[in-house]
Amino acid sequence: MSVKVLIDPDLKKAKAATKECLKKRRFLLIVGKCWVDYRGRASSKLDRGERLVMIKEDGALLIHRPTKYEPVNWMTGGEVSYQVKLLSHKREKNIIDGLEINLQPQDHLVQTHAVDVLKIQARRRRPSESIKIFFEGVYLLSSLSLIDVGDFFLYASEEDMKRAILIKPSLIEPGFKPISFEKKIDVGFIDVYGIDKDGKFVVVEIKRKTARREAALQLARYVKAIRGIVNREVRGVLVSPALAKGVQRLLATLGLDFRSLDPKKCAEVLTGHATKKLEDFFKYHG
Amino acid sequence: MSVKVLIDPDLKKAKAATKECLKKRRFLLIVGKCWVDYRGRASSKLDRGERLVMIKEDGALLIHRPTKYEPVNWMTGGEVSYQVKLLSHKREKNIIDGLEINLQPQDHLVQTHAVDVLKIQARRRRPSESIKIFFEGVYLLSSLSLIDVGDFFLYASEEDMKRAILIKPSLIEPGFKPISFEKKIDVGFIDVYGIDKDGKFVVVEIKRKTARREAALQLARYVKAIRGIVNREVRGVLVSPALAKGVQRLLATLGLDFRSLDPKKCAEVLTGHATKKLEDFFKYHG
DNA sequence: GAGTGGATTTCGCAT
DNA sequence: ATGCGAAGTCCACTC
Repeated sequence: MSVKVLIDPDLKKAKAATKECLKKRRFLLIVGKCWVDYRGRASSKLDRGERLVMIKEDGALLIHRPTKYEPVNWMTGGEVSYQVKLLSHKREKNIIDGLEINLQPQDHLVQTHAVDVLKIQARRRRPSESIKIFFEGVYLLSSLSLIDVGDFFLYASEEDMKRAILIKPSLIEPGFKPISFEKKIDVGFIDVYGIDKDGKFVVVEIKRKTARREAALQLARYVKAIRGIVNREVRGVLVSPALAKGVQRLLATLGLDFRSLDPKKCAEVLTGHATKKLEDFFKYHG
Repeated sequence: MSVKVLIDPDLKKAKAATKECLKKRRFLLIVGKCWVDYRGRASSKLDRGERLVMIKEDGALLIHRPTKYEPVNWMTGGEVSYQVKLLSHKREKNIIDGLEINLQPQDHLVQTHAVDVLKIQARRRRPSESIKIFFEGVYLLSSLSLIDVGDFFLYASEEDMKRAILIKPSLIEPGFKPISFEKKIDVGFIDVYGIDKDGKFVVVEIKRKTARREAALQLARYVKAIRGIVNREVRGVLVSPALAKGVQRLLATLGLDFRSLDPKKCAEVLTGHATKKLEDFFKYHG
């Protein structure tokens, strides 16, 4: 693990460090005052302000403001090329109070002056995108070499709900027997597919969250598709923690059933029938 | 603007700095070796590795690995409470080669030893979530006070496509006259609603990207809903850069029209009829 | 490479 | 608070 840090570097030093870091494909952090232009799937402009810019080892670029989860501008990792240069930028300045407000040139209160800026441009093709970051000042620049091979496990996603149902089919209803898992049919994927206590086919559609109209319609499509294939009664069961407004009535209209199921309950089921993955989890963290 | 930086602090110093930073609601960056547990909407576990942890002024937490756009673990900003403490953690270590692999305790190659860890826990309610980060070592810690009031503008989103159509209705077809914008009906929102050259009502559904089956079905619902209201012929027009496979046939079946329209063309239209926003944009950056 | 659906989606806006 | 749809969605996966 190696950390290099520059505090309040001048732009020339910042430029050299940035180039070096990008060349070696290290993790780069820059905190400074900048503005940003994006052109690509849309266009955007971000006015001057202080932000954190992060460039990851795979070229992923994130520009973070002081609040909010999401970056204000970004580029996903992959085939991204970077260009770094120093240039001069004309700025207008209010000479009375020093406030950096853009006014009309004919206004005598304004004078122009040149400022040096560090420009970092990221480009990608497919989709064609470009982000230009113009740094007016850099407060902190850090080049990092991070070693991270630790596994990441996620539990009780929709995937885990399916697994829980396979482990304990009674979560659907007594006597339910699953046959197939993520069965592909021509109109999409059936989450779980099985037979009920009376021998009828059952198509199960699972949603981790409150099921909406589209979930019911999707299930209806699946049921219809299966009816066209098999020569037996086919039922549809929508499984989710809750239903959106009006969906209960829609289900009734479509002749579909509903079974309330919480993802957390599924996690408990999985815990009870611990897989290797889950054993590891609880060995670590109780 | 104020920047505080600690390089390779011991965990005690890191703890003090972290508490101070959280208390003052400053922007916090920590680079170090850690593992992470998440419990909430799902559960996750991230094994040991070197990462960047970011806590923003609004309490937003992001844990970034060396690659990929997305954080591996996170908490969105808002009502998040933090708890920071030092604790001792038992770890098993292979005494032969020093590799830090977890083996069974009965294995004589393994001995346990205690390591100090810095635990940072973030909690929120609604939804109930918790992230625990366990730092075994901190390489870089920085507390930042960022001032960022710069405006952000995004162009040529779906919203801009609607605006472009209102400015230049012939983008839909010659003689089209828009009446309403984002009209709400009981089955959803109609993007644009107007009258064609023959006096027929036209429902326009806009997609920024390749329109898929669902877009056509959505439009069909809207058309049907409007037919139930007005006593006049009603047409449906799907506007998008392209159609997904099979959607053209679906449109024909449903009796709907298609008009190809690129978001960039909309941006040009908006540029031509420059708003203040766009004037600013091109004044800045040509 | 394009197409499809899920996500700890996030975010914003309307009810 | 909840619901709903859009997103420069991202991402994994299939064809």
